[in-house]
Parts: sequence; structure tokens; C-alpha cells
Amino acid sequence: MARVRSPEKRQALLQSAVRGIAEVGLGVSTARIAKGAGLAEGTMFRYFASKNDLLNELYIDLKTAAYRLIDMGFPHQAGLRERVRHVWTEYLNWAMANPQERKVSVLLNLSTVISAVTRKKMNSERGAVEKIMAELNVRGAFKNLPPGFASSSMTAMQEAAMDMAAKNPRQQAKLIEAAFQAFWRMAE
Amino acid sequence: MARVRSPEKRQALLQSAVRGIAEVGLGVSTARIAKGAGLAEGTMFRYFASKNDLLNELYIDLKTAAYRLIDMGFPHQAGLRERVRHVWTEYLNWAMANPQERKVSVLLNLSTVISAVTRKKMNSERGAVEKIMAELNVRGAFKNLPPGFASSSMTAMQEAAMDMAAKNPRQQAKLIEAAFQAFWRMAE
Amino acid sequence: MARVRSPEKRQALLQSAVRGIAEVGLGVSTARIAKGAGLAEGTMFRYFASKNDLLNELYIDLKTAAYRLIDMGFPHQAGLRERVRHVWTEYLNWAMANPQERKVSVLLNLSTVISAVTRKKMNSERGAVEKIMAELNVRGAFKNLPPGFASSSMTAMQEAAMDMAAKNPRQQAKLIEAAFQAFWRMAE
Amino acid sequence: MARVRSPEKRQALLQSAVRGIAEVGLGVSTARIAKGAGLAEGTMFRYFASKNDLLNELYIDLKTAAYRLIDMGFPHQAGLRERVRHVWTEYLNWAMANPQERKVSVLLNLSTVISAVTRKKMNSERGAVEKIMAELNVRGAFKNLPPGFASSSMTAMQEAAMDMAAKNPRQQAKLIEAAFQAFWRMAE
DNA sequence: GATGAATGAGGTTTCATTCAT
DNA sequence: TATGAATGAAACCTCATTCAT
Repeated sequence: MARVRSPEKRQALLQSAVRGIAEVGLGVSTARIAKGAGLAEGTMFRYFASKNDLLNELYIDLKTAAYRLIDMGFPHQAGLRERVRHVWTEYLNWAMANPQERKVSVLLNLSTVISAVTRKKMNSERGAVEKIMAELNVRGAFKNLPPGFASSSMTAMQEAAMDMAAKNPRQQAKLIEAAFQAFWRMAE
Repeated sequence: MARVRSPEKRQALLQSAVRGIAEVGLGVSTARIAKGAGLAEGTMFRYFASKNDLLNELYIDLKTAAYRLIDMGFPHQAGLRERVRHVWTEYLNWAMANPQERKVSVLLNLSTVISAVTRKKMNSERGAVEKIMAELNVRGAFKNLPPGFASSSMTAMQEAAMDMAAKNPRQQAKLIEAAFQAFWRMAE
Repeated sequence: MARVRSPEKRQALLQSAVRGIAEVGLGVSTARIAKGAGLAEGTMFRYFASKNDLLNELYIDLKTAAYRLIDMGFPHQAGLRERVRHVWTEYLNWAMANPQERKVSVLLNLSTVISAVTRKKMNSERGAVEKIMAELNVRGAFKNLPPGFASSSMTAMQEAAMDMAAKNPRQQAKLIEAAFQAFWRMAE
Repeated sequence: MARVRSPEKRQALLQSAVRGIAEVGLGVSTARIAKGAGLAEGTMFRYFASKNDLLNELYIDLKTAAYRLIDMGFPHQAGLRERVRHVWTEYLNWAMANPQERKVSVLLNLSTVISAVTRKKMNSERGAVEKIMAELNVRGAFKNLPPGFASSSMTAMQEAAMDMAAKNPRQQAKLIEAAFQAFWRMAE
């Protein structure tokens, strides 16, 4: 029943869901999602077996999009600082260009609708990033903190950078770099 | 006179709301909130005019509780590092002791249900903290970043610390201090 | 349980009910009625056993007030025309001075809340008026119409007069008289 | 395509509403209306956005039905008396055949639920009738009364006729004619 | 395959009434 | 006696989901 008739419509539904959730929260009605995708009320259920399914697939899509960006052009040969900087910059560029996507990602993460299976699946995708974060975690101030802290810190500091960017939309590139400098201090 | 409206019941409703939201999100039913407080469905509406009202008052209560803690025993005479450490430690202690409260606070913050009035009101309460954050913002790596960044960073780094604490509940005090050391590097 | 502590409060409740019903219909809440009378929510039930009871008593009061006015100064010795004119004029004066009362009276009449007992009781009070109406019913155009028609016609024509009066509030006295002339033509 | 919205169901809902309102007043529950139309509770809201909407559309439908009847077969060429008699007779025939509809019409008229827009809309539909009523208003006893009085009187006297008809259902045709004779006296 | 009408459970809120104070 | 907090049934309405077309 579910699954691929037209990939375009599937995509339109996911995008409409992002818009809807960003605007009114996870309570968006399926009717609104469908309408926003230019489809009829019931059509959503030909692409996703349930609203929950759509939400889980959306979560996967959002995470995957961000990871793909990071993987593309990843400087495997460069030093740690450059590799971290790549992750830092690429993710922030994506998040700042797609504020709704990021917000939805956070909301889904906090919600009960994402299944354990989905979460596990996405965690395993993080592999690439997680590796360099492990390297970071034995350096500087992170040395005294449990594994995973460097990773959490980066995410957290990126949040802070995004908060600022939302208020000063002009100077994004400069802000991203300056914030990285601040972040890196913890690793020195 | 009739029975008097009991502050205990009001409190029970707010606590039940926290529990409910932490468990199933902002979509908790008012019935569940009431029942969880040991009250009849309709009783909730004698304490809060609407679900939205309850949510706004809850937001205020949660923020206020945290601020009060910070204000208590604030070392006005101490150096900047000590004052920041106080804020850091007190807030983290509260948040770690009350993980549901913190989660709900975040959810409310991201939601559409908190009115502009409520937000403004709470922002003005931050005054005390905001002042020392302004002092921080002209130091170390924060110098090159817009005002407000130091404040956002602290919040963000606290999130990271809490994430870790959730996974290693034993070593909280040590973790709080080590994370502060990391954070402070950015200010040096 | 029901019945007379303070007649003033009872009266205040009835008046508040009139206001409330005129404004929002028979669905007015008992709380609103009580508040409008300067009393607490539950106090209404010490004066009337139920909302239904209040409505029935209100109906009786309104009808009785109008009848009393007609009885006062009734020209028992005068000719039929003068006696009819008295009824016509007194009732219209009252109704025009008390538009809410009249509206409520109509609404109660059309509703299901007035019990058969109450209706019977009030019909029997009409005796005085009904007698002269019976005299009218054998005259002029009414002769060919069933008993009761003259009475209904008068009520109906009074409605018409009131509609007009609502739009031209200046000329009430003149309007009342001119309308009576029209009405009387049917009896000639 | 999906099933199409059926005019029959819409009609069934309106009729069920008429029945319900006639029986228990404007407070009829939407559940009762839906059930009475053989539909599920929620289905009503696919045909009318809210109970209020349904009530406004019902008001329009009822008024329109009566007007249409009057327009059909209207003797444009006949003298005033014949034209007035047509309006008188047609409306009374309808109202007597549809006592619930008439009662509901009156209740809606007295209520707060009919919007100003709806009222204006229906007033403008009255045009045809209003014209002959204007002719009447300069004749006989109506001469001395404000414009609109003839019209109000006719409505009022029709009410009286209907009251009688309700009690003597056998003789309707005769009663309608005799009552018209009475009414016409005021115009002579 | 797509549509949107239909469904009924469940959500928020109101309200008449009771009863502790 | 008066109060108004408490109650829970019932009101209006929304929504995920099904299924006839």
C-alpha cells in the first residue's frame, strides 16, 4: 500500500510536512500536509502508511540530507582541525539555509513519535562524524570529560551560532568562522 | 465562605502537566492532566482559563524557579569567574534534578503556544544573569562575536553537559565542574 | 430549599435572567444570571430549585406584571371600544417601556421549558381580557372567524405596532393610537 | 474521483435541524442533528463549517423557500387586492403546511446566531413583496401609519391566522379567506 | 492511482448542580 | 445563609484513517 508511485509527490509531502510542523508543531493535520503538497486529503496515505510513518521517514530524510552534505567534499587527508572545521561549516551552512528543517529536526528528536529503530538507524549513519569527534574527545578540555562530550558540545555550540545568525542574518560566514574559533579553544 | 481555591491543587495541575508533556508532548489531553492531579476533568478550568493559559503559566513557573535558584546565594562581590560558575552550577543542578521540567521548558520554548507577552515578561526577568553575560561577551573568544553569544553558548554548553549527565548519572558534580572548565576556556 | 430569604435578591435574579436571556437566549448560564444579580454562582439555587424553575417563575412574573397593569384602572363601565382601547394602550405602553421583558416573554412562550401547569395557570389569569375579546369576536369581520381570533389579532397587531415603535421611538403615543384605529376597523 | 458531496445529505441535515429545533429549541446538539439525518456526528461538519453556519444557511433556506412560493404564479397584472391576496394565501399555505419550519424561522429571527450579513441578504430578497406593501401603506387606515406598518401588520395577522389554524386544522382554506377579509378592512 | 466523503474516537470547553466551608 | 470550588456529563469540533467512486 505505501510506497513510491511518484517520487515527486512523496517529496512534496515531506516538504509540506516540514512547513506545517515548523508553523504549528507536530500536531499538524494530515489534511494540511496533503493540501500543502497539492494533493487530496487521503492521498498522503498512499505514500505513507500512517502519519507516524511519515514523521519517521521525514526524520531520516532530514538527518540524511545533513550527513550527505558533510560527506561530500570531506577532507579525509587533512588535519583534525580542518576536518572538524569542515563538519562545523557544512552543517551550519545547511542549517542556516534551512531553518525550518532544523527546527523540525529538533522537534522530532524531542518527540515520542520517532521509534527506537529509526533512532538506532540514524545513529549508525553518524559513523564518519563520530570518528573525528572521538579524536577530539581526547584533546584539550575534553580530555577530562566522558566520551561523547565533544560531539555534544559541537552540536550545542552550533545551536548557539544559529541563534545568533537568526538575529544577524548578514554576517553568517564571518560568524560561523568566529564561532568555530571559540569552539576550538576547548580543544586546544 | 465556600472552600478556597487551593494552591496545592494548582501546583498539582502544573506538575501533572509537566509529567504529561514530558511523556507524550504538548498534545497531552487536559483530561490526562486533570486526572494526573487527582482532579475531575472540569476542575482544571477553574484554575486555568484554557489549556493555553496553563501552558503559559507553566512556562513562567519553570523559568522563575530556575531564576530564583540562581538569585539565591548569588556571590555579588566575587570575581567574574566565580559569578559565572555560580550561574552555571546552580542551573545545572536544578536541571539535572528536574529533567522533565527542563524538557518541558525546551518544548514550550519551541512551541507556538507561548504568547509574545509571556516571552517578553520572562526575558525581562533574566536581567541579573544577562549582566554578567555581557561582561563575559567582551572577553576571550567571545570578543569577536555579537552580543548575546556568550549567553547562548553557556546555555548550549549546559545542554551538552546535561546530555552527558543523563547517560552518566553518577558523576554529576565532577562532570559539572569539568564542563565548566571547558566552557571557561572560551572566555580566557 | 427553594423560597424566600430576601425578596430583593429573588427579584434581582429574575431581572438578571431577563437581561441575560435577551442578550444571549435561553441558553444563558446560571452563573451569569447569578453574577448579574450580584450573587455568587451557587446562590441562585437557594431561590429556585433549578434553572427550569426559575424560567417558569419568570414567565409567570412577566405575564402577571402585564395583566396587573391592565387591571389597574380598567374602565369597567365604559363601552366596548373604550375597554379594548384600554387593554391595547396599557399593554403597548408596558411592552414598549420593557422591550427585553417582552422579548423574553416571547422566547419563553416558544420554548419547551414552560410546563403545561404553568401555561394553564397563566391562561386562567387572562380571564378579564378574554371576556372583552369574546365580545369583540362577534363583531365586524371577526364574526366569520373562530373564537379566539379577535384576541390573537390584537396580540398580533400589537406586535406590528411594537416593531414600528422600535424604529420610530419618538412618536409612540401617536403610533399607538393610529394603530388602534387600524385594528378597530376590523371590528366595525 | 471520490464520492461526491450529496445534496440529499445536506437537505437531510437541514430538515433534521428543523425537527430538532422545533422540538427542543436552538440548543439542539449537533449530534442529534447528525443522527436525525442518518449521518455520523462528524459528517455534519463536512457540510457546514460550524453549527452557527448551519443555522444561518437554514435561515436563508427557509426564507427563500417562502419567497419562491410567492414569486411563482404571482399575478403581476392583477389589481392590488388580488396581488396582496396572492401573497397572503401562498404564504399561509406554506406556513400551515410546514409549522415546524415556521416556528424555527421565528426562533432564528429572535436569536443572536443569525449574522448581520445573513439578515441583510434576506431583506434584499423581499423586494417583490415589499413593493406591493408600499402600495398598501398609503391606503385606508395605513395612511396614518409609518411606512412598513402595512407589511408588519400583514405578517402579524398571518400569525394570528396560523394560531387559529393550528387549533382548527380542518377549515384552513375558509379560515385563510375570512382572515384576509378582516385584514383587508384595514386597507379600505 | 487519486480523490475526498464519511466516520467516530477523542480533544477542549461549558455548565447545571452539589456541598464543604 | 451565602459562597464558590468541585464535579462529570454533554456540547462543539478536529482529525487520522478508510473506502466508494
